[in-house]
Amino acid sequence: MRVTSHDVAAEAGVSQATVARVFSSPDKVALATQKRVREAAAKLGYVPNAIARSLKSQRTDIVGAVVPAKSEYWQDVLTALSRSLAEQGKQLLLFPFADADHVEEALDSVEQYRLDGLVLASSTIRPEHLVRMRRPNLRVVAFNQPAASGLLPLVMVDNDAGARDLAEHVAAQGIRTAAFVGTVTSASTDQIRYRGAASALADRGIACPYIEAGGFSYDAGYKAAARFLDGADLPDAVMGGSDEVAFGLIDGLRTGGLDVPGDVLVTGFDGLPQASWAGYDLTTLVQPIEVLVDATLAMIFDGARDAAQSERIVPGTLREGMTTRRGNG
Amino acid sequence: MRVTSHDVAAEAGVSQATVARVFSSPDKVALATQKRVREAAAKLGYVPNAIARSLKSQRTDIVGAVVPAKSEYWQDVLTALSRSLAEQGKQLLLFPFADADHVEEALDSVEQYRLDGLVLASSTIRPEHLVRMRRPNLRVVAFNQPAASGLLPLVMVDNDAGARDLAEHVAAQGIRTAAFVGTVTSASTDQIRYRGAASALADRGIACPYIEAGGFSYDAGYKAAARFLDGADLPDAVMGGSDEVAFGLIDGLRTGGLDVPGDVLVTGFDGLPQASWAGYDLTTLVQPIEVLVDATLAMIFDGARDAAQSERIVPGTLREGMTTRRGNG
DNA sequence: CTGTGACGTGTCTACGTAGTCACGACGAGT
DNA sequence: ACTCGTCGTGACTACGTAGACACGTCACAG
Repeated sequence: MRVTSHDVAAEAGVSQATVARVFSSPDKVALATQKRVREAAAKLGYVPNAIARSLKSQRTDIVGAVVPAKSEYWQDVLTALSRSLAEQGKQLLLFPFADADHVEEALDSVEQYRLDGLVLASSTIRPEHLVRMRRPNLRVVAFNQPAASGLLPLVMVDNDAGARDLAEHVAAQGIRTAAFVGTVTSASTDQIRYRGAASALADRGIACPYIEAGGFSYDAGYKAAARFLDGADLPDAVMGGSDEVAFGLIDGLRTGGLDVPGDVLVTGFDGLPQASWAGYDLTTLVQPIEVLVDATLAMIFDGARDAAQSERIVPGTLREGMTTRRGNG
Repeated sequence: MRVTSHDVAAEAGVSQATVARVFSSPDKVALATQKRVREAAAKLGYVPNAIARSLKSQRTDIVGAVVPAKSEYWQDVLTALSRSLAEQGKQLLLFPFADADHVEEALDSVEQYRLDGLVLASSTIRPEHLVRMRRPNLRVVAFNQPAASGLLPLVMVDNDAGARDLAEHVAAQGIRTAAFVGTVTSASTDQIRYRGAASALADRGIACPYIEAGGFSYDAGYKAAARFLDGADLPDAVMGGSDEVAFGLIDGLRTGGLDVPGDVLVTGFDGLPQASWAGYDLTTLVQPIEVLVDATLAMIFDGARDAAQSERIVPGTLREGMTTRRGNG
């Protein structure tokens, strides 16, 4: 038998409505009454039922997040997201997906639960799916997903400027040749990062071919490194499309007998915690995750009406690590 | 305006009860009627309201997880947990906490949401708190938390056997001295792992002092490595209390000019993805996370009545990496 | 001394669903 | 032909809360 607000009301000698008010809008109840109700509630072990509250108030105080199941980067984002929500007394409901085809299932669940908002976090969702995610009564925000521009409200790091910063930094080390190892071509972040880097390098007369690693993972980067190990093809700098790929690249290059940064410079993108680990000390673009997350939640909870048009692009910070430190130019 | 089962009923020319049956127990409805109802639902864009369903049926199909906000290991566990739940059509609600003092707040939220179950995942929750978490109408399972033994139903990896396996493995490499760098003394996993390792080493006449890193993180391990850098104190093998600490140890030792495994062997515990990275190639005890997660969910959903007594201890697997490979003994 | 407003509280109802009960139709067994 | 059981469906209600509304009390200004 669950203890309800009716039970507490009987115990405290007030009406059920007053009990409800004590827990949802206490300023409307006299202090003496509040005290009596709270004591009765404590005595009976009463806890308000969030399900019933949600049904009545049409608010769940829960935000959903659709994220890739496996990814260091997204795990960091989730942590920040749930912490920020917890501070506001809200909760995070997780919808991880193994592949992009399962995203729609997640969205169906979201609609069932009448969530207050949804964070769409995946750079591989196709535009035709994005459009279908515009639903009434649901605030959807795309997170770090350039392809959503113009289709959904969007928060992202400035991938273009970040890639340029990285490119200019390595260029300043006096390199003559470079290559960009992206994750998968279809990821919209990948395209923007590559174009930014290639464009900045081109301004300095440095060509920068694109190489697809075929995945977002360490393994993909590790395998891609083999590409450079025959020696002839080795550029002065290799720019990874993400930190995870960069870690794989570094280990792959080192396993192949090359020295990083002695033989080749390496950069990443994201600013994962591991980038600061002494074993890598990676030069990368650090995403201000807290800022991105706060902007995302702001859009959900007090977003503008012309939501589809609203975009927030946040600059990242260059982290200069050992992987681009050359002895002599 | 939300579309409700009443709207669909009107559209299909049936009663609201029939619409509800179509979506919750279709075998009770004639096929022809089902078809008509589903078409009407599709036409109006009806989606069942999970909030209302939960209120009526007293089931939410949501499981909560109380986990530390920052930890590589727990992020892996969460991923497995949410995937497994998703397969059963259930959802995962996250309650991350920065420090152990916030655990109770999370539990209050849990009670509000009338979750089907709760996974308690933190080795630093104190026993007096654990006891208070036994609540009627809520199935709580402790995950990898030896201190909960006898207080709550429990699923964990065999920390003792795992630590012994690791210890025997390094002993077989011909070491003469060893040390164990734990995370924090108060973590119950830490104590068991240390005792297991120390006991196995003692059987072979090898002493193994305990050193507290002071945290679960890479940084804690990195700083702890300084302890060994004055040379005199360096043992033949250092066993880390977790993989994260081991990574920090390795980088700290290498930064200090030592060679791993040339000068000192290192082991971890957990089997994080990074342990397989070529940069570390760490010898560690791999936890069978899928198995642990499945056992946890089984306890929640079809757990025995004498739940407080039930325990499931799952063996891990030794991963032999480069960090314990010696040229000559 | 009365009108006005603020304040505190109670009554009543709706949120959207699922389960209980009742009822009619129909096929099979005696 | 009558009973019985099964099947499909509708009417009704409860789940636990919060908001709308109404009412009574009291302080204060006119």
